[in-house]
Amino acid sequence: MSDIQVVLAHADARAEQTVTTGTKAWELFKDSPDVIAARVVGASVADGALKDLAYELVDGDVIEPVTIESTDGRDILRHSTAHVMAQAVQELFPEAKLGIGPPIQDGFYYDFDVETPFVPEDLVRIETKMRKIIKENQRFERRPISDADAINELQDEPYKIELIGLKGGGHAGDGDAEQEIAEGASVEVGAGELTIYDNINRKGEVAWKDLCRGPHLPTTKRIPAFKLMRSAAAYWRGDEKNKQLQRIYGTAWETKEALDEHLHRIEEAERRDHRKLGRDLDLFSFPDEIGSGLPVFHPKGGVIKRAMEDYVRERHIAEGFDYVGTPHIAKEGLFHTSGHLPYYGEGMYPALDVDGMDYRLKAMNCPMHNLIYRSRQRSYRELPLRLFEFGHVYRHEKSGVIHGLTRVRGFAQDDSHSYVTPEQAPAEVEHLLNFMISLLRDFGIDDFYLELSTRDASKDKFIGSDEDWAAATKVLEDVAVATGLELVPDPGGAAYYGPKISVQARDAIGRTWQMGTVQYDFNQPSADRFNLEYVAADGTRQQPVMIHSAKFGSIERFMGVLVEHYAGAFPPWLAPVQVQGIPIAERHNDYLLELAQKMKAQGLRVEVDLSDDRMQKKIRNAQLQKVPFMVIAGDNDVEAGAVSFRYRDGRQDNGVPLDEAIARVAAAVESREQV
RNA sequence: GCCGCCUUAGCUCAGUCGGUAGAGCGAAUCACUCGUAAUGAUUAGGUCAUCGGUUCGAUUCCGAUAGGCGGCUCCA
Repeated sequence: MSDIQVVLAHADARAEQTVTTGTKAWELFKDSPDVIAARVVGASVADGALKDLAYELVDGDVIEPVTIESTDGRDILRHSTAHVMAQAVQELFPEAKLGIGPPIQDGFYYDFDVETPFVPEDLVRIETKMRKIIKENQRFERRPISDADAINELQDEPYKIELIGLKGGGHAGDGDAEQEIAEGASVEVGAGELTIYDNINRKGEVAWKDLCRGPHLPTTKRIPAFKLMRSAAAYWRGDEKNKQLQRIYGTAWETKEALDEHLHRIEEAERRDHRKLGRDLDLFSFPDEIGSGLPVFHPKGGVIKRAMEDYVRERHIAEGFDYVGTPHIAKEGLFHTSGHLPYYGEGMYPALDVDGMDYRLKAMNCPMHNLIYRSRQRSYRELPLRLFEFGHVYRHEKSGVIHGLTRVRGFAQDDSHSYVTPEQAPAEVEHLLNFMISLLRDFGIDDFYLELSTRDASKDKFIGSDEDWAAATKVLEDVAVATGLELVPDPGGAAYYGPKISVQARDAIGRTWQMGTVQYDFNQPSADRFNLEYVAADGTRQQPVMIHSAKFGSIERFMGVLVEHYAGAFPPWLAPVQVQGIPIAERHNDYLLELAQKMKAQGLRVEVDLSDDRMQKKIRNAQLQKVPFMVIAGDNDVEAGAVSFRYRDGRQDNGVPLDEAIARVAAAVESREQV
């Protein structure tokens, strides 16, 4: 037995230590109960690799404790909890085959192939079984294994064997094996050597085992708090051609309190849900009689929608766009020319037979705009030519994806198409992207990132040559990178006609939605499609590039995200009712009605509560409606020629002279500030 | 589209082990005229989503359809 040198890194401090060979990581941390794993940043292993606490130190290791409440620590906790869940499931349902079980944002899941899908009562039983396993304090024990031995040992787990095969890249012609593995599967097999984790019970027997890269908690008892959330089906390896497995979602936290806080955050988020607020605030609804995914806007929602549209229209015109208008349906041939029917056909509503001719509802506005472009000969002097409208499109979305305003079947795009020379394209992309981002900021949306959707060469849903795609992608990527915003790649996510940059915004519960897009299209203008041309300076006919861009993406979706962003408490310029007049007694009604008239004359949206409720109740109602300004008038105010302000946060400002009250509201609306 | 769950008054939800239903909020009416988040009383609201089956009888059990919710796949 000899000595080895390791460095114990802790926060900023680094301490060199001499230990004997065979020393385990946990022995360095035995005084820190929160430590559940080790991060090794030494020369001998990959940078930042996470190890079990039972990891045997080697000479030169730089080792750092990983605590349970850190990001890595929580992932390890959740991954281990997923294992416990899988063990419980297999004990209760011995025929269940294991899929994958990775940690995810705020929790984990595990997929199982079972005959009958899980029902809520099953989750209760599984939870109970999990508590029992946790109590038993089973030890997670790592065991390296060769591919051949693993395949032999896991004969009863076909999905695990499939993963081992993928890892080995054994499928000729499958392309990059790593890419083929579904998201999350790397947690099971990773790269390099395979390992199995055995769960050892008190008697020293293997109670359960799973193919897994780890690391894991030392024992099951180190799981402080968990909860199973829901079950759902999920396609094996994320491909709808594969079998559906039954997925159980759960969450796990370092303390009971952290779990409770998490559950509380979910409840809070549900209160912001635009579907609920849309009903509570009387903004919009989805009448069954109209059809799934087809919203109607009530007067108050209509105000918000119009405020959004007015502002966006104004900004587009200021940015050099020409406002145009196009119909909702067209003869089918148009969408053959554009490529929509062959490449996007399943997203379109079936044809309407009109006098023996097939018409289609449009799913995109570009073909119509192309016809406007083509309506006469264009000169290079006209370019960039920017056509813009609120184009209503209809998409036959699969029934299971409809979701409030954020995923509908009929919606308005604030859609534009810029026709430019190839040389002008980069500057126009930049112009559009910056314009889009500035609009988002004007609406107070700041939690978003960019996504670059590209073609997937292995799929045939794309038109055009590789070279053109590469060039177009480069233009978009350069501009996107220049914004300095987070940019996430999305291979295979492009439209059939060209790559796209999109803005991804989050909703109340963290789901992301695609908002605005900028798409570079060299296909639709081509000779075999719309054959768009312009006359260049030298008199030759050239083909323009068209750049599609929807700034909000869809008015409907954007409103849904806005509602959640503000939790219904809109800034005054967007608020359906900007001012709620509250008379203290009936004799103050006329005083406030007169003020309301003056405010309305200035274009403000004001209502006076003439009900015979008590003023406390009127305040409560206005508060629940999240009206930004309440102006209250009683005897004192009438006498002073003033009103009393109350804001949404309960702040009040009494004795404000009438003219100042009007000016104050008008200024807040004008500046588009939040109050 | 796929898997699971759900659908009772305008909203949120009870309830009926098969004998046609209740509450709170909201609405209407009356009284009260009130100073910063709920005044009191009275009344009216339901073919228990729709259609079919089983049954003496279905809101309840079964099936189909529609719509919703949570995921998966897809997407603005």
